[in-house]
Amino acid sequence: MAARAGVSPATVSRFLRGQRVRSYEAIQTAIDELGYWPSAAAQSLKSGRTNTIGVVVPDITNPYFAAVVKGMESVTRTEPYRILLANSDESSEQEDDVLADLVRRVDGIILAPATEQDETPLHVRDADVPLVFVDRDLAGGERFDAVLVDNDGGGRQAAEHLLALGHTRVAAISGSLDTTPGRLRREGFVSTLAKAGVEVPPEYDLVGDFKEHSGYQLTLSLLSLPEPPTAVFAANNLMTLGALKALHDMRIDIPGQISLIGFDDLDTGPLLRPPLTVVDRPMFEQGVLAMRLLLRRLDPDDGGGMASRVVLDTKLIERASTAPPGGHPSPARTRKTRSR
Amino acid sequence: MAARAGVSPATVSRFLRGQRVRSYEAIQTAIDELGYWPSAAAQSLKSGRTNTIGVVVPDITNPYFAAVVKGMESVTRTEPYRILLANSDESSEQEDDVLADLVRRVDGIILAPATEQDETPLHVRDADVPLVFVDRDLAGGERFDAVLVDNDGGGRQAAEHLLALGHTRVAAISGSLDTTPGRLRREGFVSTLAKAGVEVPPEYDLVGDFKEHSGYQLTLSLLSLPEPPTAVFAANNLMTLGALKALHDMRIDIPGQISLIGFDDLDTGPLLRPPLTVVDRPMFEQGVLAMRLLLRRLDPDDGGGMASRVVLDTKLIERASTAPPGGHPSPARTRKTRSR
DNA sequence: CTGAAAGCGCTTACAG
DNA sequence: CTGAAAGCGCTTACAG
Repeated sequence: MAARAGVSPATVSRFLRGQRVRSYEAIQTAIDELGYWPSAAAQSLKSGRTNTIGVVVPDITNPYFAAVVKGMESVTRTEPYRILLANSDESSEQEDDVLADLVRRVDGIILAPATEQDETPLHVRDADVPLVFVDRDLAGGERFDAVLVDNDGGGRQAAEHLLALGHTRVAAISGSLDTTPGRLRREGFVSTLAKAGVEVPPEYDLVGDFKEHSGYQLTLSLLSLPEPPTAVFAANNLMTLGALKALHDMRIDIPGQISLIGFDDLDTGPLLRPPLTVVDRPMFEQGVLAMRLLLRRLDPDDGGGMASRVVLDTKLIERASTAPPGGHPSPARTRKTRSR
Repeated sequence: MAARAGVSPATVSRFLRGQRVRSYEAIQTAIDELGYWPSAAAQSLKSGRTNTIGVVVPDITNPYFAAVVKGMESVTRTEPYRILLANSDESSEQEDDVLADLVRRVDGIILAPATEQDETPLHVRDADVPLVFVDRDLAGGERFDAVLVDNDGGGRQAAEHLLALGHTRVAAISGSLDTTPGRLRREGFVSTLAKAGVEVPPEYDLVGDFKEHSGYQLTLSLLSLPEPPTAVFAANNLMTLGALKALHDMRIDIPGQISLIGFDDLDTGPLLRPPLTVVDRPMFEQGVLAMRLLLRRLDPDDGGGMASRVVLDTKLIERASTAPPGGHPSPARTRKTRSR
């Protein structure tokens, strides 16, 4: 390339970074003719930066994580950074594998850990790779930046809503209790009920894995009880869909026989049979905030200050899938939908 | 690192690639103590390979593309490759920008082009970066590998379904006609109707951009006509959701007043009000096939043979959102749902 | 089996 | 303003 333009590589390099150069015409011509692009690998080797951010989420087909990733990308779009994306599929092993590889390739990592107990992510920083948690925290992760939501408060909102409707036979189908959201949503829900004198018996207190299938299965097992609950709280969007499918399949009237409340809104939430009552939270915005925190850490001027721990609020969206127990099913159309 | 173990870098390198080495104990110890990982940048510079695949889709929050990307990742998981993900947001400019950057960073690219007319992707191969199209083709892209679906056939299936139900006032809300799927779905639909003697007048033949908002707006404009259609074909999942929302908002009975048929199934498809009749197609599988094609191109043993052009079939899934025109609205529960 | 050396393609402090 | 040179951290053919 330099030869083609009749100059030294140093001069080409200077031209590319916008310095004034005598032979800029010859260089530009050579660039155009050769379709020349500087090698990212060589630049990385020299600079020690890859301009790449690793993002590891449990499942990109979960609309929540898709929105979070899109939020991240909206930030990197105007920056020189690109996103290296990986799924952990809710598995610590896959997460560890992919982190080991990413650490060599990226300037920083945003992670939604598969479990709270995994130690591996804590070692990522040993490799001098800044780490930000999104959606989920890690036991011992307080030293790291994180963007979370008030899962405990969200569980409380769900419980208060069901209590206000008069439910006393209330079930929870939780995500893995090894995860921050799985544990805290359940705790917020169960403890709020307990304070109101409503106990959740073991057979109503079921634990799954945040996947649709477990929402489906756990709901079926609730329905097979001699005395099924009158209301069900599902721990995330996919489990809620699974629960909804199970209720449909078993021809259960919602909310006539059973009320259903979910965590995380869905694009289709208002269009479902019935429209879903959910605890909603920011998605796109969480991604934006997490990426901003990380880029700040990558800024050479960053003082390396204390970890930023952002906790966002949840919000109840009442639709038609919840109603007083045994109450007459209220047709969706006549019920006032509160929506954003 | 090499110094720490008291050997040369060459020996460390040999150890890492599994060759027999005398001082393997000292090396392993040094690796463990230092948390040493070989630099990906240096390896890339040396080998000329990045072990990274660039994936550019219009919108990762579209469940179709999320599933396609997950399919791709299921292939790379067992390979040394990682995925660099970018959204074009249906914009050629953003696509061009990101491609220019990716070309320097990746070994190959899988692209769902924002328009058929863009020339830029054709130049990607000038940089010796293999390119595979997924979901959408490019004018002049025949020389490239591609994994597509039979969009024309899908449009035909939709038309035949509505014809069989007896519809004659039929509307299409299409995606951008600058894209393969936008153009071909409309053509297959309109031409099949025409052969049966059903013309789609201009006011029923509307064009949007594959986003939910355009589905919403175009459906509203159909409803404002003096004589609205009795059936609507929406060009993708997001436009179908937009159409559904518009019909709900205007209190239109589906399928009593208007039948709605979409392209692309949704996870929530069977749970919607009413359950949606759609033209379905493989999603995950498309991603798998596209990634396999690309990895084959990257195989040094690949003969560089002809372009592989894979075209997958679509399949009609009849649910409750379509019925004969003016027919009595059939309650979802009593209608037999044909599902996968 | 092992080390010295060259080279991948950049960038930048140093001389000119 | 410009070039020669060094160096980023690997890998590999070459000698030993």
